[in-house]
Amino acid sequence: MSGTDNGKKTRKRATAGRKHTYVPRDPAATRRRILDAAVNEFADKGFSGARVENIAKAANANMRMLYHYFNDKEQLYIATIEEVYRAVRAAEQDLHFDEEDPRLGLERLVDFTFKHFADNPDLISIVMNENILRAQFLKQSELVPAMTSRLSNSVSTMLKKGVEAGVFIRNPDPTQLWLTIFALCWVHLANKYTMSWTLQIDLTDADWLEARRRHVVDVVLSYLCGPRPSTPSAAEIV
Amino acid sequence: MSGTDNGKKTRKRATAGRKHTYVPRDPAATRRRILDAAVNEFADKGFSGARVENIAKAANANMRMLYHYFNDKEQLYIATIEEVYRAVRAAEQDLHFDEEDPRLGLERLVDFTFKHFADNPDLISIVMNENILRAQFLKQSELVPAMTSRLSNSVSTMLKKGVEAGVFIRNPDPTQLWLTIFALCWVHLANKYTMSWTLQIDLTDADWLEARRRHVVDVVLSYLCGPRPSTPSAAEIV
Amino acid sequence: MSGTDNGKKTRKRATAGRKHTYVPRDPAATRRRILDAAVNEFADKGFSGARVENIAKAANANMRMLYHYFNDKEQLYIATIEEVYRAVRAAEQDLHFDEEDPRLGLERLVDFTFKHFADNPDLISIVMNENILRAQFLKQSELVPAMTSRLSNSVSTMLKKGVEAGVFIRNPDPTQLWLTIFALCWVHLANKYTMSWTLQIDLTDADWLEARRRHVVDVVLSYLCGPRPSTPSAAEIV
Amino acid sequence: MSGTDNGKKTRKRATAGRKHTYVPRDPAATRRRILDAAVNEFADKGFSGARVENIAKAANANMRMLYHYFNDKEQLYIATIEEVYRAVRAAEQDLHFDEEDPRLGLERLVDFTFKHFADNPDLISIVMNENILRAQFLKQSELVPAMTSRLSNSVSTMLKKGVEAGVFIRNPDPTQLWLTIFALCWVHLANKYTMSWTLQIDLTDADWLEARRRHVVDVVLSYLCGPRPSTPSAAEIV
DNA sequence: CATGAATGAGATTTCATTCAT
DNA sequence: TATGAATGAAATCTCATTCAT
Repeated sequence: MSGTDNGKKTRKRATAGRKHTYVPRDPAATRRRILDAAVNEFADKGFSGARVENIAKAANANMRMLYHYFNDKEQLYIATIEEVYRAVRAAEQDLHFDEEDPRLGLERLVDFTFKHFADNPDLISIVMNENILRAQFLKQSELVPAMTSRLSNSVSTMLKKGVEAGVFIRNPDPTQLWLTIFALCWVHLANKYTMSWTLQIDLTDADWLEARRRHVVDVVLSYLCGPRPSTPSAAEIV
Repeated sequence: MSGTDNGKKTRKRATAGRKHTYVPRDPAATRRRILDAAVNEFADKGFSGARVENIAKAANANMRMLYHYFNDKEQLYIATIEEVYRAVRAAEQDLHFDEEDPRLGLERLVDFTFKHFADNPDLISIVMNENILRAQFLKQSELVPAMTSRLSNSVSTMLKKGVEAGVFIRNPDPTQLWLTIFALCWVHLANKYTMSWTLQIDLTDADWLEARRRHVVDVVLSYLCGPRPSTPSAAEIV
Repeated sequence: MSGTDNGKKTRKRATAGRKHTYVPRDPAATRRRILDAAVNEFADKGFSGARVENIAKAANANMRMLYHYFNDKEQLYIATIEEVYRAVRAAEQDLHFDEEDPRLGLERLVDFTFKHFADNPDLISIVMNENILRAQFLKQSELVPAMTSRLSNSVSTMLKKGVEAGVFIRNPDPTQLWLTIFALCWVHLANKYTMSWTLQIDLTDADWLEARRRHVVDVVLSYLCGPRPSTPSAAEIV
Repeated sequence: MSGTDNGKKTRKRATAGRKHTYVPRDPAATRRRILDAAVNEFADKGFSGARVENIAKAANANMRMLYHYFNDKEQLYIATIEEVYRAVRAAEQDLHFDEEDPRLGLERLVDFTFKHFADNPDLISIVMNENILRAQFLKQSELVPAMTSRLSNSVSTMLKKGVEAGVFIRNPDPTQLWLTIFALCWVHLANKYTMSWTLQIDLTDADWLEARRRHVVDVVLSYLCGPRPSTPSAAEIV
């Protein structure tokens, strides 16, 4: 950050007789606050339901600044999409699950995916919203597909190593495998509000989530490695 | 204000120039057309993005009728949610997958779920939208949870029969199993627009979908029945 | 629904052809103008008959501003009620009729009340309208009852002083006395339109009003002080 | 009433397979029910706030009938005004307060007026509403002024007799006297909702109303007959 | 860079009235 | 005579965006 004023809670100068009391004068921080507020608002309400005024208010900024940095609601929304995708892809990059023992790498990928989705509900909301809108706005970003290609390669690498080592008894299409892992980690979170109501179960309960995690690992490992996964959840085995 | 006369100026219809020719006078049919149009519009745009006027127009009805039958946009949306849930639950009821051989029943459930989601993109959109909104409207329906409990029972029955017959080698929590099936059939459809763009693959291609279906069956059956599922997708087995 | 692209169609302002020239940027004054216009419109038409667009126009403001300052028609109406009550209570405060000779104080209170009602037809209209609506909006204001309690105390004080000084020959409940004064000053104004028509007399004529004023003073003073009031309207005494 | 179907609660024939189940076929009664429902609705909501559909429903009639008998909302409202005035004037006619001892006649007039207003809140509401609207609709009725003239004559007669007999010590303009009686009996009822809230007293309480009645009689008689009215409310006399 | 009042356009909702059955 | 679904018009309210200060 630049400027003389830093820290999260930006100071308010009590300047008597002046109307403008809030003077952060830290462009980058202002932009950041607006973007963060936008992620929350768009995730909570969807594109149409989100209110630019709410975003400005939540960011402790004002309309002029919002339009100054992002031009209009659409472009702010696109920036929001890129931001959440950037965050998840960056985290995946740091994993290097394809560089170790295939079975351990697989478990690591499943655990990471499970946890990352749980920790980033805004990502889920925004992706769902984009799918309702047929990726109307995502398609305006060239950045996101570019960030995604490396992930596919890593899954392929891991799979190949596992098959060659005889650890994996199946050799599915890497995309199918990744989609399956994604699905098992995603659905109970993406649908937590509707399913909690329709099933009358609390899908956000910590114990329930841990049981889910074990089940997911079981399903994936039993598929790739055969009937006895590394960490059997005893109760489930007949 | 003031002045002694504010000249009566109540509304008087301009009767000349009528142009409407479509006069069904069939309340039930009108209501139905409005509801169908609402499913489409809400699925396409989400709650906030949907326009009641579009719905009225698509239903070949008058906006006033829409309010006559459904009171307001929110209640129309709730009726829409109930309608898509009613349809899927009714179809599941007709399956009777718990009344036959457990392995066949399981395959039937997976195939049905896979197909029903593929055939009902509106259901997926509306469920996603409700999750963005934290089920705020779904929660106003008591009908939907009531319709869902029977499904859970059927899954439990099937599972128990399979375990007792020695056909299933695992005995997971029925909800976990059902969620897994749901996830594998749901995610590639719910995210088809974003994933088609990020992965640069066409997830709506018929061949790809058939490959996906085989993969899903493989994953589920290998988990419940062991490494050799009924219809091996040869290429995937090492 | 269906189709793969519903072409982004978000609102884009048509900037050409601006015509507004009146740009005050004085929030307090704008709010005030809206409130004044609202008093007039609600007094003239009642709550349901009033048109928010008329109010905005009369206030030389924009409908959006009206909603910015007052949220909706109901809350604007409540603000209107509070405003007319505030005005009359403030004027009563300035009277200090309880601080002087009780007989003079009484005459002062009667004269003031008579005159204030005559000068503020909006107050009368709005109070009548609230009574039609069973005070449903007034009851949402805590401010008004708070402002009223001081008045009751002043009437009690005046009455007590007059009785102790032997000037008043009766000692009625202060509320009854105040209601009687209120009634005598109110009814010929509140009902001036209906009574002018049914009685075929012009109740807004200045001479008639002066005769009414003298009659009212007579009635009140003859009740409290006995048969010979201070300013006898000779013609009326036998 | 004509026709075969009578009684207040008109019967509903359960005719299977037919849509029209409600067939009173008693034109006069239908008209009457609509008019009664209109009195209630207009009294409760005012002209603009009243809903013709509510009136039809409350009258157990339908739109077509309402428009058949009354043409439109305005004419229905005018019929409503005439109806409430007709009722009060008819009751006054039956009083004959000018035909007996002037003091007793006066008391009778006061008591009647006090009671009649208390018993007919709809009259009060509708008169207030007309005054808000500057008698816009009342003025379209020639019937009402015609009904009113007899009352003025009766007050004059009573007054003259009392003065000649030496019972009344004042000889005010009869209209002023009648207005004063009207005012004292009207205001606590016309303003019962606002005053109950602003004064934090229940103006509808039976004991309070009886105290008010005695006070009103005191005020009127002390004015016309001198300091000792016929029924002194002891507590009030010093 | 910062403020937030003001705006035009369009959304939702309401309503008296009409008309096919 | 009776029914109540359907309608056009106008009301209330919302929203992204602009602009004077």
